Amino acid sequence: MSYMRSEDRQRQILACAKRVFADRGFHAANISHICEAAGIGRGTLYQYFTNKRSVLTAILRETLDGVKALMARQEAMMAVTGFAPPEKVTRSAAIEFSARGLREVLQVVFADDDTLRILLREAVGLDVDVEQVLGEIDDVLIAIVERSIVASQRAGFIRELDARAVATMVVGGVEKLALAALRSDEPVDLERLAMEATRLHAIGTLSNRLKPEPTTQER
Amino acid sequence: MSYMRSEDRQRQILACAKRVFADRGFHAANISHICEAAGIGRGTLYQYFTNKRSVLTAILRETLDGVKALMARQEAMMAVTGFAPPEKVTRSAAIEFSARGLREVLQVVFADDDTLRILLREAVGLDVDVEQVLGEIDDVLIAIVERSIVASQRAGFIRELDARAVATMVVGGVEKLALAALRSDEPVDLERLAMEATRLHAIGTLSNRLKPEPTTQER
Amino acid sequence: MSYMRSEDRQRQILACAKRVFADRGFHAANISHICEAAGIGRGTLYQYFTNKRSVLTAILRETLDGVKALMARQEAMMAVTGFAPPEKVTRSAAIEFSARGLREVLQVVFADDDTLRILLREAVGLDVDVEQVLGEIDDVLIAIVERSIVASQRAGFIRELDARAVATMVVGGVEKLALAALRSDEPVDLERLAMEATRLHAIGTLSNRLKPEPTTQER
Amino acid sequence: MSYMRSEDRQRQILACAKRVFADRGFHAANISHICEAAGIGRGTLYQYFTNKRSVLTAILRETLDGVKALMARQEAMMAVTGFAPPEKVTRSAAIEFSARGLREVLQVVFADDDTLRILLREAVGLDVDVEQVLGEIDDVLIAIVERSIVASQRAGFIRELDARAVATMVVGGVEKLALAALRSDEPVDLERLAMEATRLHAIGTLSNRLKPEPTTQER
DNA sequence: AATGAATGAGAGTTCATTCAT
DNA sequence: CATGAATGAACTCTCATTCAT
Repeated sequence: MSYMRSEDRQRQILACAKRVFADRGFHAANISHICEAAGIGRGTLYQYFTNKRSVLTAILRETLDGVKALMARQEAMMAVTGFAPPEKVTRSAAIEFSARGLREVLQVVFADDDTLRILLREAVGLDVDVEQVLGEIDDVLIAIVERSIVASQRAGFIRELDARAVATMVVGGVEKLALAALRSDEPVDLERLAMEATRLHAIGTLSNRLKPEPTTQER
Repeated sequence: MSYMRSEDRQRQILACAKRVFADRGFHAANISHICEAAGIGRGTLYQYFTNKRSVLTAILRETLDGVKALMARQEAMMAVTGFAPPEKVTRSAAIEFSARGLREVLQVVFADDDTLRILLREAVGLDVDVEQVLGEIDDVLIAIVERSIVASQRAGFIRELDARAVATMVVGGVEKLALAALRSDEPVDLERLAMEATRLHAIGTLSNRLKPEPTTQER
Repeated sequence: MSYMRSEDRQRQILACAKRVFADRGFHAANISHICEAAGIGRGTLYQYFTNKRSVLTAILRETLDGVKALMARQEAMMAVTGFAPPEKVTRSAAIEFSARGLREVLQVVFADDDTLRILLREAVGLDVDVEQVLGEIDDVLIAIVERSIVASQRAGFIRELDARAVATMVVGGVEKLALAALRSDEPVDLERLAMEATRLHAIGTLSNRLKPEPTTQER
Repeated sequence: MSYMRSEDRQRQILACAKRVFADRGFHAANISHICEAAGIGRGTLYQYFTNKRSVLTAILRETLDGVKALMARQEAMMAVTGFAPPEKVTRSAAIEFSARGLREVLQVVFADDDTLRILLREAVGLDVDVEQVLGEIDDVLIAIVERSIVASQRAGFIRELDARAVATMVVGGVEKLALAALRSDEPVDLERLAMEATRLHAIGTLSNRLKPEPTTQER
């Protein structure tokens, strides 16, 4: 039996639980597994969390807090920074800029493989409560991308489009790539992921050799 | 007690199970729930399925069979159809063509809201076996999109890119949009989904007003 | 594993549970104890009862049903039987008549020592639900005695008094005697109990030698 | 953290525990509940009591001490007081005298609604140890009433009867009335309770109009 | 003396699965 | 083939009690 400051113990349990959930999955993971990993008695966990589920939601809420904080940070940044007029900016510069923003987001949500696995796999389809936190995270993620799109739109970098839908697709696409990486057990390279996704969504897939539209070039 | 031809009974159970799984989620759904819905005794189910899980995998495998069949069908089609040279094809025509292909895929995977919910929510993070079927479905889906991209590439419609990665993102983006629709309880409009996604991925988000690259326009 | 008709099994479990609860007390008694006594698996019990507590309330409700039935039976009897005028009836005859009525009641509530012990000891102070059934039993018991008192009053056998309060005291007195017998492990002799109680409550304790009241003899 | 003289602390804990036990019942009441009510840490309680149960028995023992003291007091009184010859005493005077005695008893046992509730509800059917204290209290209570009956008998006020049994019934009847009052949430009026019970047990229920016994009037 | 973090035995309960009918 | 009674492993969670601080 070792004593620990209440806050530290809570953090420690969360850290262990995260690893256990990621390794075994939420259902296969026992309270015992978590407690063994944390080196505490089974009862001790219940002094810090009311539920097995509440352990998971606490983990998720950490991520939620992270993305919320990022959003606030970016908001503060945007207030000061202006955009250069689009005529002065090359496409690749614009893409790089966007990719950097996306990478920042990914670094928060997919801080580590465990978080990633929990967010995209173990916490899915569990429960209304969990689903709600997951939904909130998604909302914030999409909102971040969306706001970045809207800002670029205002600056003239980006054509007119349904920013929300595009943001959703961007997030979904990135998640799927991450999941694929996860499945093949190769480490997830967030840098490359962000760049890849941004480039696709920025310039699209069509070749320039296609016959241009007779009327307008933009949507 | 009503007798039924073995195959019909199996199909009937699957149909009921699908609804039950979609409504309550895999874990919250009991064998009893399914059997009640199917109007059979609890023991009867075990004459058609070895497991609770095997009921789910049977449902998933139906979808897997569907997409595999689609893939074969498209393969057959492609063998005969040729592509017109890109100089003769407008961008919007190309997009429409792609969207039609994507829609066909979606009509199979997201045949109904129940299937969609099970694929994207209830079957996620359950189990190695289930995960494997899910993975296979994903693989086929991505392969279909990928092959379509590669074909277009060969025909010169599409610029050079990592077809596999792009296909993955396309699938992920569409799924995320579908999930969003699911969450907001509005019916999923596959037609619009396919079009929306295809356009984004085809022409990208950047505005034409951006300063063109000094050297090459394509990557 | 032995199969049994649903109803029989329920009855059997109840019988075993009654013995177990009486022997060990509600809290000390495990579900396992009951199931072992009944020779069934722990899960089987839960096909017949939703709760450990519901097993107890089922036992209590049996008694409640018993006393309710008795009450109905007596009501039917009373409708036909008339009372002789009090001048023709000796005190001891009246007492014997009353005692017979009380004994009938006791034979239902205290059918056996187990029931008695559960009613007066193990089910006390458990829970709002249990307390409610216990309260209902008490109400019926008291109502039976009260109605008998009121009837005798109308016939002129019994002086004017607060019938409800007296009935309550009669029931309480009898219960205490039964409890005392229970505690000393001697078998409870309901016949004697009823007679003893009735005589006390009928003629009171005071000696005839007491100086009579100057005014009225009756209250 | 506040320091307190050992004895005071113990008394304070007991007072709080009594309220908590009465409010929530012995099982529903946690050590935490008691400690919160007493404004102490959970560990502190264990420096004054060895057990959760021992807290309860301490409460009960307070009552036991009370009734024992009363018994001793009455014993002392009786040694000096004599009884007037019955021919000089009216029935109502005798009743009033008895009622006064009973009231004194009740004032000790049912000092407050909490004690009453604990004695008659929460402490019942708990445990051999608790049951024993409860039994002792009962014994003393009954003994007090019994002795009063025997004394009155000797003085000729009371007819020949099984004093012990009658005393038991008196106590039981009074308790039942008190319980009924408790259940209906009306305050327990000990004065009225004692009078009501004494009158019933003194003069009985039978009407004078009943035909007198042919032989002896007394049993 | 006072605390509250730590404990772990043990409880009730669920439910996929089996099997006698 | 169909049934549903029977099962028991395995789970989460409670809470009186201990003990390092």
